[in-house]
Amino acid sequence: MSSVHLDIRTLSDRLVDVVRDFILSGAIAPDVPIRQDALAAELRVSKIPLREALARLEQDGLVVSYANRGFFVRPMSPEEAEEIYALRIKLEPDAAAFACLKADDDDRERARLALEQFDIDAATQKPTVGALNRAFHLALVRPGGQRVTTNIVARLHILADRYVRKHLEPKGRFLNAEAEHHEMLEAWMKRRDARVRKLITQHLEHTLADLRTALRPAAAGQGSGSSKKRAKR
Amino acid sequence: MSSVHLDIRTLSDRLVDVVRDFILSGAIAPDVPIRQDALAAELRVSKIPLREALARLEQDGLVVSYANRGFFVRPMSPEEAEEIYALRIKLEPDAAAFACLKADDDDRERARLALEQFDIDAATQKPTVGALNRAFHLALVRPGGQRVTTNIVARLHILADRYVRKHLEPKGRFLNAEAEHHEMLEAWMKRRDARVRKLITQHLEHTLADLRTALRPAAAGQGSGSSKKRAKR
DNA sequence: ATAACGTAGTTCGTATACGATCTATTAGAT
DNA sequence: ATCTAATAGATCGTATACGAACTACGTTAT
Repeated sequence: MSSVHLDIRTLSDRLVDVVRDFILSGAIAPDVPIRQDALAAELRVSKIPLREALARLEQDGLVVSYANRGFFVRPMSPEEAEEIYALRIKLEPDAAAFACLKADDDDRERARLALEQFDIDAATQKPTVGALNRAFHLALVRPGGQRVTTNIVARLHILADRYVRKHLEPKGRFLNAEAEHHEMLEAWMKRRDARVRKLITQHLEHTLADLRTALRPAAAGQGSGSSKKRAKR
Repeated sequence: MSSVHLDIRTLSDRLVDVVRDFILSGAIAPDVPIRQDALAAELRVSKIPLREALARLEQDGLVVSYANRGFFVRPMSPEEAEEIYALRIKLEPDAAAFACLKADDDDRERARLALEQFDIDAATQKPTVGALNRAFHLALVRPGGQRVTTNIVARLHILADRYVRKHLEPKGRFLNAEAEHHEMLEAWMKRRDARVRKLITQHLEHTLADLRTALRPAAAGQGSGSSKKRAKR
């Protein structure tokens, strides 16, 4: 009966997801110009929807563009990681605590399912695990009905994903997080907002701490442009 | 000597500013489909760069698009205004306090100049006053060097601008804010971060309070679609 | 030999063109 | 008379095409 049909997606929309995955997975390296014709041909589309997708990703902070020089994947840096998690810690615990009070049964079921699917793919180390991790965390925030907040948090999840995938996923961090995730979900479903706030704060702080130790030794590289390229990969 | 030339802007980039002003000024009304061919012809450009601009604005939350139905300016709502200011209060005081400690003399001069220009246009009620207000507030945050934070705050400024222009600018609110602005700038330039944090928090709370009283009586309208259109304007 | 200049080739950005989808209007059926 | 089905018109989304800007290489002059 709903007059809106969200299931119909335009080609640009789908390309956003595809190209974002390319970037998050590292398939497109930072600081390398994205050849539009080549990438469009590889994806069997034309440049126009691809450029629209890249324009969207630029607003999300994943790529940068310079006029007549094209689009580039933004380099990663320890400073940016710190910033992203500082913002998440500021916004996400309150947002999720607020949302758990507003959530209905459907919302709770969706959150439960999101974590379930994440656990499955995390156990088997599937490449979809990053997206599912984001989906779970977002499922704790979205029911709040705060569009702008949800939007910003989702963006932060995407930005954070690159760092988690690159530095933590290989070390099996997702398995460590499993216990924390389930605690968070349980408190969230029981509408214990104060506890939700506390658990999510701790979870984010733990993840950031892990990230710090992973970034500190290998922190070189992406910092400020003129660095020696490692032959690795 | 800098190898990057930021001065060169693509047509899409400039269209973002143009269309954004159309939306913020109310020239394009909410919930009315944006006819791409017509708008492109009016602006003497083709649809492609216009669509790229709209795609960017959609990521910023100013417009929404539905596949094969086009772009629409997002309706305003008192709830969204509350949300935007709640986020600004959470982020902006800390960000500006941090930035005032990192700012150099050039940054301080830019901030001073931004407020000066704002005051000039605010006194004469020029239509550029909204953009200049945003520029001043952003000048207090940007020197922190926190790209993601600055980006998000800038987005919030844009979203807030619509509400301020529609409900507060006609009442001369900008003149009331002048004293607060100068207090903020003075503390910021003197690197008194704790005071900066406090003053900006108060400033935002005052603005929100003014907004509330302006929204409460005339809160009807954009809420949920089927509302009577007022003949006003 | 080095540096400056010029030229070929490539890539980007935008206009034009066309097929697909939607909306509104009209004809038809219950 | 109301509701359904079909058609015409308009709008959207994407592919193709072309001019503009940049990059890289080779040439010439100092």
